[in-house]
Amino acid sequence: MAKKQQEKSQQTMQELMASAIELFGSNGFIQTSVAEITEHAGYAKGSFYRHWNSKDELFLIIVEQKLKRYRAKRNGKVDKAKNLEEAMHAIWDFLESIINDKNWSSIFLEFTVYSAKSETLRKLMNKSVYRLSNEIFAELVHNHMETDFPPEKIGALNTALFEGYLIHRSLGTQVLSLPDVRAAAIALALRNGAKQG
Amino acid sequence: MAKKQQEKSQQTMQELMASAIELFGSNGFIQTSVAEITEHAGYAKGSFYRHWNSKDELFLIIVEQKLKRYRAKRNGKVDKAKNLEEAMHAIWDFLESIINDKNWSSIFLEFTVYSAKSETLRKLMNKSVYRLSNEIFAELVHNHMETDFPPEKIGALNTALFEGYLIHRSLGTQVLSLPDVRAAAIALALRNGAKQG
DNA sequence: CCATAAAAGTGACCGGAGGTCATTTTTAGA
DNA sequence: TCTAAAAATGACCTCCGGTCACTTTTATGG
Repeated sequence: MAKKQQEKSQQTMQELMASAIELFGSNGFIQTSVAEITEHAGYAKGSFYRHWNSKDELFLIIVEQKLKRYRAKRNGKVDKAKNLEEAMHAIWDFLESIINDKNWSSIFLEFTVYSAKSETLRKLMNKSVYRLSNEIFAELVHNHMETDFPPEKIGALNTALFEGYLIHRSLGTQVLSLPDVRAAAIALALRNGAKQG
Repeated sequence: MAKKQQEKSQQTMQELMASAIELFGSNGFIQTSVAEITEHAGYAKGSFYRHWNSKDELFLIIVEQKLKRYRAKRNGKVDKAKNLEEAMHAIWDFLESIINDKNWSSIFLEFTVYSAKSETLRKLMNKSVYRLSNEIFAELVHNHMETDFPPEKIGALNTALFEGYLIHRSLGTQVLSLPDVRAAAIALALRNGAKQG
């Protein structure tokens, strides 16, 4: 039993992370304090910092983990697409699954905007493990491109429309529905990436 | 000279507001503290709260004022538009003028997302004096509509694309240029609001 | 089985935030 | 010059993220 202490530490870490996911999920990133996270898990505040260097760091780990899971569900579906429109629908199924994960989409939005104020955080947030990636998007659709419009621009426009819709949603504005935005995004992608016919 | 004290109070208020606009403009909403605002204007922290109840309140007043000015410049230009495309271009001239106002567009974005966490603030932010308004947009373009697609949806999609681009921009991502987004937004509007042909 | 060292856990403390309010300073007018 | 009201002050409150000297628990060699 040489590993018992490490196991205990691992379990504490898991408990703290579970507590964090729960509280972030209900109250958001900024509204959730480190003291709340530890208290809710039954530990003292100082314990948090034995496992992560900052609240930001833990949040990034959670983002990475969540994004990985969303993408795992997506994998395969996009490959089966026979044209750009089908690929876009597969991508929007994926985006819709993010929106359906409680209010995490608003929390990602909150953190994304929050991250823009710190240079180091901003750089991190441009990596694909933490964010919708224009490069990954380009990979997913480039087989279906029928024009020389840069596929990563299609991806960036798609992300812009999606995240703009998240703002719309987080303010409680009800003018747009998810199908509205999906239709708009796909139309936009087809306009730039498919031959007119 | 019965008004001298009131005049002094007004001037203090103006000085504090000017200080706030300067500091918000360079450092953003959250990064700028009330103490910094008052110190930079040569007053003590307590003076701030003789004029506004909170940092939020002052910021909303600044937003209202700025939005009013942007719109004043826009007025007339949209009226001269002969079709939906020209109207959209006039609207994007207006949006571009917001983007060209130092880094205020990112600061509006910051505050918009920040406001979503407070119910009262969120309700306020849905008012047209504080935000790009789908109703105002609908008014501006409804004369040029050739379909029965709801004009306020065109407005909301346009705003989503614009604000999504602000996120793109605030993260320093350089995939999209302003003309890219303008072209996409106008294409989207024409697709939904103009007869195909 | 105990002594000890290492690991896990604690919570008082720090600086700085938004906001409050009793107190001081300035001003207007009789 | 005196006084009452208005303007300005800054110590103080609570809470935040983060630190760290300290206590408690645990593993292990003699």
